[in-house]
Amino acid sequence: MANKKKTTIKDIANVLGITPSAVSKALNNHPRISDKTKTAVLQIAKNLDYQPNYLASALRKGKSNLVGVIIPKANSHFFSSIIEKIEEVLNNKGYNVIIAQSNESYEKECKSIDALLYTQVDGIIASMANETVKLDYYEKIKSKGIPLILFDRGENDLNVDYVGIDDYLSSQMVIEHLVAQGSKRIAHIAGFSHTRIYKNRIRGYRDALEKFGLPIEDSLIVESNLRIEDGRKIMKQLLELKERPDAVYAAGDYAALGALQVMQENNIRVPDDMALVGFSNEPFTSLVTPSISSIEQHSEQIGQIAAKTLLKRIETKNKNVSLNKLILQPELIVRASSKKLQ
Amino acid sequence: MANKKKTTIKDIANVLGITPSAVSKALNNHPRISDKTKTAVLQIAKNLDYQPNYLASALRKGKSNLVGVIIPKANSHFFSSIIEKIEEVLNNKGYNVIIAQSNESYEKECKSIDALLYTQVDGIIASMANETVKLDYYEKIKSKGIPLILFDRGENDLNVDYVGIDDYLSSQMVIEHLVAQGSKRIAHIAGFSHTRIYKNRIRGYRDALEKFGLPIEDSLIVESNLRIEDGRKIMKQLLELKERPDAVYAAGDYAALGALQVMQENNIRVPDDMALVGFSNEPFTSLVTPSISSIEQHSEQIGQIAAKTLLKRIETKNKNVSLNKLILQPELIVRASSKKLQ
DNA sequence: TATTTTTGTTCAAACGTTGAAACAAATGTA
DNA sequence: TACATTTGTTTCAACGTTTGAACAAAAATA
Repeated sequence: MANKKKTTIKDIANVLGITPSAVSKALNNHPRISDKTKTAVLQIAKNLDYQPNYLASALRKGKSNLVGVIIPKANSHFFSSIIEKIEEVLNNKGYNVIIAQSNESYEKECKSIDALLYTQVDGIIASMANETVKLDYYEKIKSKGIPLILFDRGENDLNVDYVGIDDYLSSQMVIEHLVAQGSKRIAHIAGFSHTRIYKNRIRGYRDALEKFGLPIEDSLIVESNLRIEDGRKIMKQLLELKERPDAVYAAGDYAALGALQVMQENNIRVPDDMALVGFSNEPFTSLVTPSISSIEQHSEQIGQIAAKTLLKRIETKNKNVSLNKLILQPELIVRASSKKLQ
Repeated sequence: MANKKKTTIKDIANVLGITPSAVSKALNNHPRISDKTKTAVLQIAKNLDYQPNYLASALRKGKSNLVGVIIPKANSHFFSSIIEKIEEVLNNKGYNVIIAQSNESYEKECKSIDALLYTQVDGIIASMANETVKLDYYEKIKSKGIPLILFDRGENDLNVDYVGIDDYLSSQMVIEHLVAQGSKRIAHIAGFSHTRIYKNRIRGYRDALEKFGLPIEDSLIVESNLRIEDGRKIMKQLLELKERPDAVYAAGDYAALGALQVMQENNIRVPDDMALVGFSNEPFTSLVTPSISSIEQHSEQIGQIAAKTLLKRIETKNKNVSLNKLILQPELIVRASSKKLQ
């Protein structure tokens, strides 16, 4: 109700009998303003409950101090912890973060990009929707000269900074581990191969199998959206094969969970009859019985690096710094679902 | 690299030989501008890839079309789906959403509020951190005349719109259900009673026990932060009582999960020896074995109502509309962890 | 034909902040 | 004492858009 006019630097100036410009400079700690004036301004500012108008300063300075983050979905631990880190780093530098969820939809992603551009964000950090194949909207960001950092789901063709883990190596680690546990026939519940990260996981899986002389069969590799339902459906398919696999490597934890449910419903002993490894190290993997082995992607690090890289880009805009492709080392967390020996 | 000057309405005006003012009016579909001019302006705008500068228009209009949302943590299904809905509703009305996580810390919450106020948001939707007891920062929002909507974690004393579920009734439903399943001694893993919602859940629990003539004992009610660890610790305590409970009602799903783990480690059959009900209906409750009964809070509805209420407030600012306290009906989802009969 | 109304546009100021340039006063240097 | 430098402040224009008032031309009315 008490909705009076907001106080501006002009009001402060009037009280002190100086100009708005002097007040502005005092507030920004300009070296040429006397300490006396500075303390006086600060005092009056507090008295009048002055709140600087970011819109005005942003307009004048051509800098909004807003950063956009586009993610497929916030409700996975992976993405939410990345966001948390990004926020932490950027808030400390005076930036605010606008989060947009694409819900894995290309259309929604485009809308979000437009909204962010309209809001005059100083930079964008994004992980692409599964659906996204056309890169036109990302090109648009680039063409406006707005710094863009991709993480996790990126595209090489775009030629921008990228942070992610080594998906190829991840698969190799998983297979190596499963082989060490005695697995001889390993299936892969894969993500869609048109997405780079999933393609790399498939490549790593194939190459590792080849290296160990294990069978690579198309019926053992099924692509999907990696949701629980997908994991369930594919697992049922796998159980119907003449020759069942003795291990399953899923490119996502939710799919792994679905697979686990089906295994249990079919009285398959995990890991003794069939071993299981997931991907992302979602918290629930350690909570279910048996707990699910998974790949830790170091999401906090990804978030931190993405944010810091963006800051660097914003600060050195136009100064043609070379591109950064940062590939982090994955970590295999071995849990009950794949621990046969001991 | 291609970082040319952005096109402004002035550029469009120059091309057409009219004034910026006319261009602005044309773009805003002003009735006094001729159709000929309007189409011409739209055409040139497209040609020059014109993007309106939101900062300038926001400054001039005194309206940022930005809305702040403060939540404790995005990684629960409950909060992330609320955000999704809020975004959906507000985006459709031309607003962008800034999300801030308090991480359950009062200090972080205050910082976030300051950041949002500085960003000149048109309104704030918030769910308070567990830690928050002092309401000074929320008063600050109100005193600036910025619409504020609370959801889930609110405070009656604040005198603002609120959306949430009927926590008291939820507890009653849970107890009624457990009693129907034959439980005679029901423990409550509670949230801290200084938070209104948890206080109400405790009240509902007590009153229901009284109604059914069941024992109300202090040793059966333990308050905590409701994380997994808390659930585990408290469950161990409960097992050490001379007289063990035969059912546990946890005010949060994570605490319920922790309790379940401890029960299983102690070879307690769930639900036969001990029944279990959680709260929030997090997705994992249906994924673990046995699946955990829980209370569905209709998060999408909460998000939608919160967003719509905010819109109404923004539109009718100062027009003294009466307060809205919207209390939704909870829904008890009965799963294996509490289904004894049949 | 004279007058009013409508239509389409321009003018000018404003939103609140910033920063380069200008300026006066105080201080330092020769 | 004369001049240069430093210090602290003011002046003024700008950022890009919006909006009410003003205005001229065209159309409608008397």
